[in-house]
Amino acid sequence: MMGIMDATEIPITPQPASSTALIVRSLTKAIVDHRLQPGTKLVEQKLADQYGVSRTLVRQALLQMSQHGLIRLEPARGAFVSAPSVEEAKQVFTVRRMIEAEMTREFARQVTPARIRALKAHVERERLAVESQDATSRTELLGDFHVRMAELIGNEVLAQVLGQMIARCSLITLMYQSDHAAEHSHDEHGAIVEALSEGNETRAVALMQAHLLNVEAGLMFDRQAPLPDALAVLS
Amino acid sequence: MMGIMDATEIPITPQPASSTALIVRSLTKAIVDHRLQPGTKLVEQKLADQYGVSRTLVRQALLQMSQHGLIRLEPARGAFVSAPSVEEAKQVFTVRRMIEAEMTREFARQVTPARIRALKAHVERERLAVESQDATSRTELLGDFHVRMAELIGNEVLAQVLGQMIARCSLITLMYQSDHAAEHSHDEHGAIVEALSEGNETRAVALMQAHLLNVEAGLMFDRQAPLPDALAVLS
DNA sequence: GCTCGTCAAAGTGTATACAGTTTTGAATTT
DNA sequence: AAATTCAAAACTGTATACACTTTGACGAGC
Repeated sequence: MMGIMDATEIPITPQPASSTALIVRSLTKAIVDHRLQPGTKLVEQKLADQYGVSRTLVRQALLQMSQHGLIRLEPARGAFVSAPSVEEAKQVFTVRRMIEAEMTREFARQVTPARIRALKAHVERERLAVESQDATSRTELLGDFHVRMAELIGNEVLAQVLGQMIARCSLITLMYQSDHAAEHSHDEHGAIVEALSEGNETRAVALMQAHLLNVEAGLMFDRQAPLPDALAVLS
Repeated sequence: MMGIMDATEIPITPQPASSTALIVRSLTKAIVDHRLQPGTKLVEQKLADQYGVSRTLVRQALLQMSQHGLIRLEPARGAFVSAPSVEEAKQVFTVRRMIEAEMTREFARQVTPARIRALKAHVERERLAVESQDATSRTELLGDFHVRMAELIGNEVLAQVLGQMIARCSLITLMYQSDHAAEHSHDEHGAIVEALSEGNETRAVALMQAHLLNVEAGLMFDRQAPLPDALAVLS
């Protein structure tokens, strides 16, 4: 028998698409993908031209992103891609660990075969990205693993909050990265899924905490921030 | 000897004060204080007149608040005070429990006499509010207890995220409240502080979880939302 | 040569204008 | 009387205008 599409498949949450939201996503992706360096100034009129809209919409987008912590708004001076301090970076990672420890616990408690399958599918996609040396999609997928868990639990509030934390972590990683340790992360994701599929809650939580501590440990908090860069292509 | 001000006192985080931020805070407070009912439409021009500014600033404020989940923006129809569904309410409470369980653990690990003192001072203020029958400040202080813990840990990111969750909880409480159980909450806060001051991490975490489950259990998720109301005084 | 002051250019902050959509209500029809 | 239609009013979404602030450069003074 040919494999019929699994009816219990769990779809990836679709995104909204207002003008402002599109700009937010485009800019967020540019920052998370490291195409916009920390410290870069974002001039409203230039962005407006890029996106073919008025400053009004750009301002709305910048305002939202400042709430997410991805950019910093300095009164009368403008918007700059955030350059999180070591202090702030540690705080973000701490919150992320708090949330994800409990999230993993929750996931373990409501684990289903379909959810395990969805996670395994994601890890498989990670593997392909890691092998194909595609740094951008690799980074993206490694972050999405965590958001995917939140989504699979079915808690949109959790997914949204965690998504923001992970975006900030991505920015932090850029600033303080020593070496990527990407494959390492991928392996750890696999191990977490493994523990979850065995129903081993305690182990899954411990693995997740270890994983996040590893990511954090891979950073060099004694190093200074890199320089700002030119405003590159934004798609 | 007159009591000298304790040098180890920990100040309450000051708030920023841009025009937009002021509107956000005023509206948020109005919603959290239950002066604006779920479902109420917020007309931009009317708010602009109230605050003596243009629609531009009001729009910015509404946009921000929609991100916090306190209002819902319907395209071309306007802004409405959120009326969280039972599903959403449960999600918010779940996230809150996740965050606060770990937060309590963290607090227990870095407990200091000054922090315990600060919490006790807060609980004392709660007591006064409960006794004086001042419903508004009582509600506010009961919520602030949790934010205060986050602040005392010194993690601003945590404080901000938690603050948003608590604001949403307050809205949910309004919609689904059966009885206030305010004094109950106050007592539980006291017990948590007690456990923390004894250095009993496990007990503190358990008490916090029980406390949040109690708050949630005090809600009636089988009841329908109350009616919208007129746009009242906004201070 | 360096510092300071002045001024134009660039940019942000807020208000206003205007186009398009939704809502309202009264007149008309059934 | 209830339903329908349609135009006016109200409101939102986006662009534009304008005042104020910051920035950077040029030139005067030391």
